[in-house]
Amino acid sequence: MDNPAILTAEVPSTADRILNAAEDIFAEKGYSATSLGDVADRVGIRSPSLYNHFKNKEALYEAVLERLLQDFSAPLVELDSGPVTNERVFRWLETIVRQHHANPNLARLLQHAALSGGPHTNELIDRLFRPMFQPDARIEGENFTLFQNTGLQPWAVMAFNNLVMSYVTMAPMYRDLLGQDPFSEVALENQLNLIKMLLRAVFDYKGEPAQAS
Amino acid sequence: MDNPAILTAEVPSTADRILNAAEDIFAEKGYSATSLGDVADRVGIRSPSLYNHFKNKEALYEAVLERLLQDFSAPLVELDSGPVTNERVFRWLETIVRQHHANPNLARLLQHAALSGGPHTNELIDRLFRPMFQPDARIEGENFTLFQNTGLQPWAVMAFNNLVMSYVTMAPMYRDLLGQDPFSEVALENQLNLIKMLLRAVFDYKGEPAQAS
DNA sequence: GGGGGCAATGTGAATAATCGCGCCTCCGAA
DNA sequence: TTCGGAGGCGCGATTATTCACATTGCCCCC
Repeated sequence: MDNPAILTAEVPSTADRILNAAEDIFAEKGYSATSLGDVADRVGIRSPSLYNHFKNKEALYEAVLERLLQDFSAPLVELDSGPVTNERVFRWLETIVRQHHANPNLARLLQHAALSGGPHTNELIDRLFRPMFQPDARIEGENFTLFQNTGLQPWAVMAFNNLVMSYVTMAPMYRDLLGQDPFSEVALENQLNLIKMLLRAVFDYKGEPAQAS
Repeated sequence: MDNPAILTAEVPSTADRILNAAEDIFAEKGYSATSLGDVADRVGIRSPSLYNHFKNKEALYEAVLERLLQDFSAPLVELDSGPVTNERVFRWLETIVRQHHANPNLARLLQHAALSGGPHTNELIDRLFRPMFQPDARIEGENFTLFQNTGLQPWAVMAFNNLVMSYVTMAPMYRDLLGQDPFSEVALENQLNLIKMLLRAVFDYKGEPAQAS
């Protein structure tokens, strides 16, 4: 969909087909458990032929990451391009959710990296998460600043990241439990409704009410 | 803590030490990427010695899962032992969160299984999640039944599961971003506060207000 | 009490499969 | 004719697993 080779030719280049196959398999098995033989099999070539297009396994992994990061960091720079209002946060979150539904591979790769490490993990953290954890001076809205002062803000950032990412990485299990495709259109709408409702609760946060337990 | 060998002797048996080491490494790398040599190294023995205690790699994995499932399914059967009131859901969720903080390995193993599969994955789903997705006749509270009728209930179940599990599985990345231990006592309290606030929002749900986007 | 068996538990060596990766050949299109 | 790219071959490392063997502690019987 954002593959430049598709724009110029009907058939993607071998390098792009390798990238597509590698992205899927890296996302499923993680870096170390992915074998280049599996990647080559899916492309339809032999594994030594991969070395005509990528220096080695790590370079292939790096190329996969780079292509994903290009796509997924776009909404964040868009959000940073103006004042952080409630409404713009709503739209940003919805964009993120739709993006992860369209391509679950980044979340899966990220989850593998968080669990097992692997090359370029620190770069992943910096480019995807670091901006969200730095205190942003352009945040507006009284409720939001109140929330910020409670010290709960980073935990809210983590919470919504968890909501989005874990839905994707746990999707294979949820498929069995729901009895329907977790990436279908109706599933996406349901998840969006629930996330928006929870986000409203954060925006409407007025401090700590009486404990329930 | 629930190790029977500790009750009778000060030093755990070799089988238990193997289980402990295997649990950590399986949780970090997943089933297929875990090498028995690594497990043996951590125990301080050679890998063929593992076969004196477990039939093969899969049996060791199964034993690790079984021990974890014993611990983690306890709160769920406790919740099922009576009417599902708001307050009892609060307490159950808090217990679950504290349990995952005390031992993050189940969440990590589960995440690996969801991403990459592995032996006994279906059994994991059945024993940990299936009960939460079946409509429960003992649910009480008007808000809750209203919520149930919207069809959003399974999505709420998934959402809170995502909140708890992803916090644990993403913890290595959050450690860098927070600048503090995600499993410290204060971190636990912060996460609990935020989850309780979101759970209150679900309980207070009165239907769909005007869209924000 | 002493010794003979025996089960439990460790080890090194060996095996077959798989892995990443480099070398070299060959083919087909420009 | 040239050259990018695919494949065949194979090296060295790692994997799970098996096997023969050494050692230890314990029980039982003489």
